[in-house]
Amino acid sequence: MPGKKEIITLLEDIADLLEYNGENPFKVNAFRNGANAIRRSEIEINKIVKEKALDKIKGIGKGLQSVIYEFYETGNSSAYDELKRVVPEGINDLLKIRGLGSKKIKILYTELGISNVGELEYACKENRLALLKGFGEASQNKIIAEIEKQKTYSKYILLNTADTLSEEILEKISKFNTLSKIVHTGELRRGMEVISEIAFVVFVPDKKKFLAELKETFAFEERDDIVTLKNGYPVPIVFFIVIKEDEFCKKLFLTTGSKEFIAKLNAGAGIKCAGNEHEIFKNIDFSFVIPEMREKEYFEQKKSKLKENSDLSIDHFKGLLHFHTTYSDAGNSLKEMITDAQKEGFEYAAVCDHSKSAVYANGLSEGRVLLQKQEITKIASSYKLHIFQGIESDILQTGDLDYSTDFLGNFDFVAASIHSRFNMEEAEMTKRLIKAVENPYTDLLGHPSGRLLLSRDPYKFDVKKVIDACSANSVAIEINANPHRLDLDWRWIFYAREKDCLFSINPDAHSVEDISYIKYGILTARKGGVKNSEVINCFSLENFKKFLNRKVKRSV
DNA sequence: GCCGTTTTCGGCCCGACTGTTTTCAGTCG
Repeated sequence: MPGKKEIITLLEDIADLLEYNGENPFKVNAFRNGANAIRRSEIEINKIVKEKALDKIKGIGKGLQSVIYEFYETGNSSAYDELKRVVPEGINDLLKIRGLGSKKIKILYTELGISNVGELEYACKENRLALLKGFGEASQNKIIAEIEKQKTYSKYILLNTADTLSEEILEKISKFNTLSKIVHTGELRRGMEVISEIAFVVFVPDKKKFLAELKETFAFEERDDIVTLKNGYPVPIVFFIVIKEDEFCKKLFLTTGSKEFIAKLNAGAGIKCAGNEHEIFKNIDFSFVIPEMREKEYFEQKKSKLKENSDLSIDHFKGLLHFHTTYSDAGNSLKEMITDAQKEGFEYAAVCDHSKSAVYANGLSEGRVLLQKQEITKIASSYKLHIFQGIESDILQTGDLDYSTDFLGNFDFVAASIHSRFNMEEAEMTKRLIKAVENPYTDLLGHPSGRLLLSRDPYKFDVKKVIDACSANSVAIEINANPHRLDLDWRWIFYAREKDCLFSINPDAHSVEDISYIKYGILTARKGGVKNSEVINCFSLENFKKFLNRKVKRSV
């Protein structure tokens, strides 16, 4: 029976094909909105489909309901099948190439018979695109570059995707009778921002029996003591098998650290342990390093402060900062977000919806900011948690924020972020960011590099100079925990900490569910050795207020 | 196709950028 994931995929695929077919763009959007509505819905989808109560979800009207009900009952969708009949296969992949939309793809198909990425690449190399009307040499080169990028991207998945997938496999496999112990290792244990391999160390007393049991659930290949699952996974799923319990921790140690880290440790014969990894570090006379920090960058740090282990954990978090609501482009209302934040144990929260120039995200005009303020005042007394009104204010091309200085005084907390004009020259972009950081109202520099992992490169700017400015103006640097961003990149955290910067780890949540992204931000921060004393979200309410009040002094 | 409603049809995100063109279409955030 199809689940939530399958329904979302179906609706999005239908939207793509409708768009290719030149359907009314609003109809196309209705399918995309529907997919998003289901993605963001907290209601258990299986249950309401059975009860035929899908109309409870806003954005799912009669048309989408019938598609979903049919899909549930028959496992098929006649609407989708009909579209697939008239639209060439491979179009979905072509739509993923930046710069190619449905119109251009249609030209490529009708003029050159191109219906998949392979054919497109070949046509570019044959110089056939450059000769096509509406295209040119520049477009052709751009497409070639995009295809190359996608080839690299396709070797990786985002951290949250890997996390979910690894949990699914772990759940299945931990029921095995022949298995004594299993722990994840490698990139996932180190909390890398993107993952090329999901790996586990497994201890099985009887390997033969284990493989026989594994065979009942998974198809796999075996080489030496490494088992790799086959079939349909986006990245390799690997099990390192040990058959003696005292080999377990050694294998875990060797497979966790990056190759460079392990090589530099030069552990040699010291790698022996019966208990846990602390023993190995002790044997080689090296102070223990947490899994996340076992990277080559560890050895590049000169200052001893930067080599200390991070003590950061979710238990230290008191403030939920930078999340969105239905006032701008999120799926849940202010009340819903705040209620959940309180349930999760946060002591204070700062809503940061999009600002007025973010028109595409329904950003808040001055009037709507004041309406939100009224609502906050109205509901404040019904929560134990303290609510601050923040804003994610767009940094304009000039480096100004998009509200007047007078008006910015209305907010308790100001996050400044770039959402447009990414293609500026490095020097100009650096100036723009520094000006925003120097604004006396700015408390936080949001997703500093603007990157979207496996999708969009960061914009060009002098990272050190911008970090220096944050340090000089006591502006916190965001470690955006959304798995698409994980920005600031952890490799820059060391420099920022050298400059005594403060950090803010934020889910950038667009729904109640997204609040859990914080854990990926914590992993990222831990990679840079961040201490909880350096994170404003970990401040007590009183100290967070003090942090906010520093701007009064700044503006005087 | 969905929503909201002056309940039956009009409005739905719009402006900047890019590469093409020679004044604009297509794509993106």
